[in-house]
Amino acid sequence: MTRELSRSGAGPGRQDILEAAAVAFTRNGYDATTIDDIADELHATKGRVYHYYRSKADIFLDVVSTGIRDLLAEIRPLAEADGDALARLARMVRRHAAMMMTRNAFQRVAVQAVEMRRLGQGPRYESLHDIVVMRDEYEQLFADVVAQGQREGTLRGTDPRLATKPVLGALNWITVWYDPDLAGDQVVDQIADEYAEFVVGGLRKGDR
Amino acid sequence: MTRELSRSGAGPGRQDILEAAAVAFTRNGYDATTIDDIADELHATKGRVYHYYRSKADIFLDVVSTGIRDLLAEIRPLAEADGDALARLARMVRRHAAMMMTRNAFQRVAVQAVEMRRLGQGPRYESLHDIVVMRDEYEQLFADVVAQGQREGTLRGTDPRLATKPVLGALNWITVWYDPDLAGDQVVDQIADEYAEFVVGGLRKGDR
DNA sequence: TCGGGCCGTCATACCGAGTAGTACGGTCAC
DNA sequence: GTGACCGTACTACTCGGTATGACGGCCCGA
Repeated sequence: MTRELSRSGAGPGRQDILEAAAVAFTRNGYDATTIDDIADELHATKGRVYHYYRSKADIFLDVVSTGIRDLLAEIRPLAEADGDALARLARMVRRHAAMMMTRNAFQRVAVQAVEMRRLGQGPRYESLHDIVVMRDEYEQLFADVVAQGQREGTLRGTDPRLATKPVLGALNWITVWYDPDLAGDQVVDQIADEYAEFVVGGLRKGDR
Repeated sequence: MTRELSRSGAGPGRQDILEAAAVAFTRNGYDATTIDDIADELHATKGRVYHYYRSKADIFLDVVSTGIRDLLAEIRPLAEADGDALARLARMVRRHAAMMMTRNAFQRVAVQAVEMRRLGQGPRYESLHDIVVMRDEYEQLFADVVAQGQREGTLRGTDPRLATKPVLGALNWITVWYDPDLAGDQVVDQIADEYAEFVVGGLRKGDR
């Protein structure tokens, strides 16, 4: 029976390319990854890759937007749930950290793209704008929760957008150091808990 | 009068190449930066660049090791100073954050290299090992201070190497989002203070 | 039932552009 | 005269992307 279509409108063939590309880009980054590298992941050749995608940049964009959309889909409900800001922030951080580990390839590539965007450059195409919009929207989820925590008197009063920077830096850096081949589920939970404790402690208003 | 020789044995010419390369690599990353890009920074051509450096990879390595050595030179004395662990940690974080902003180009490239290294790949040459050693040595500075804080009872008891990961992630991510063209010294201090407060709060043992 | 046509899939060969690096020669200061 | 410096022209190679053809499966008509 056929596999479920992914949200990028992919049949199984396109999805295969997407996942192979995520692995390849994770390894070498966009510029140093060749179409042959992606094809090699599937024991295929470039003809197969170009059957499903117009260009290398299109493949990269699809990997990145899939990663960011996955993250948004997981974190937005947590951000918008009921509950005090501290608890919601902890859950958002835990979930984000977990995804950096369990969706390592796609999230690693999404982080690579965020890093490219800061320089105003990346694969030379126009749709990078979508990535920027989603990243800003995502960052605002955290800033809004921080702002609410400040109104509740539980979080320190620094500029919420600034407060969000170290949080996302810490979380995104997981994709740099975490090796998914080495750890199990229990380790994922342990690390996610540590990150939640770190971030909440770092933003909480102290009474010392 | 001649400029001071840099520690890489550079005369002014070689230092010019180094600084131009730092800017160029910051903009586009190692793979997407050409030797022409570096030469363009100096309104020169490749002949000039190749007069001072054997290869593109050698230039990159020089930029990266300069960045990491600068950081080690600043942070190691703070790590090894007298004082309780909390205070030393705060100073280390503040100084690291400041350097991510004030030495943005070199530190950005050093961070790029760290990210490449995690994948076991990078510019295809052998001396990447030195970078790995310095990075681990650097990370251990933080881990040691965290361990001492745990012995003093002021920091939470998590594994010090794990505790260091979000710290360095937060700090290194500054090179991704901070634009040195937009801010002044006062902003640098404000952000550095925020990061110190965030990290110390995040690692401090809570009594709530 | 069989054969032909069509379509999706994918490998191969090729082209053009770009880039790392080299060789060489010119200029200038000492 | 020599050497440092550096620009120019060039080579070799890589890689993104294209064109083409083969193959297998499916469908339909005879």
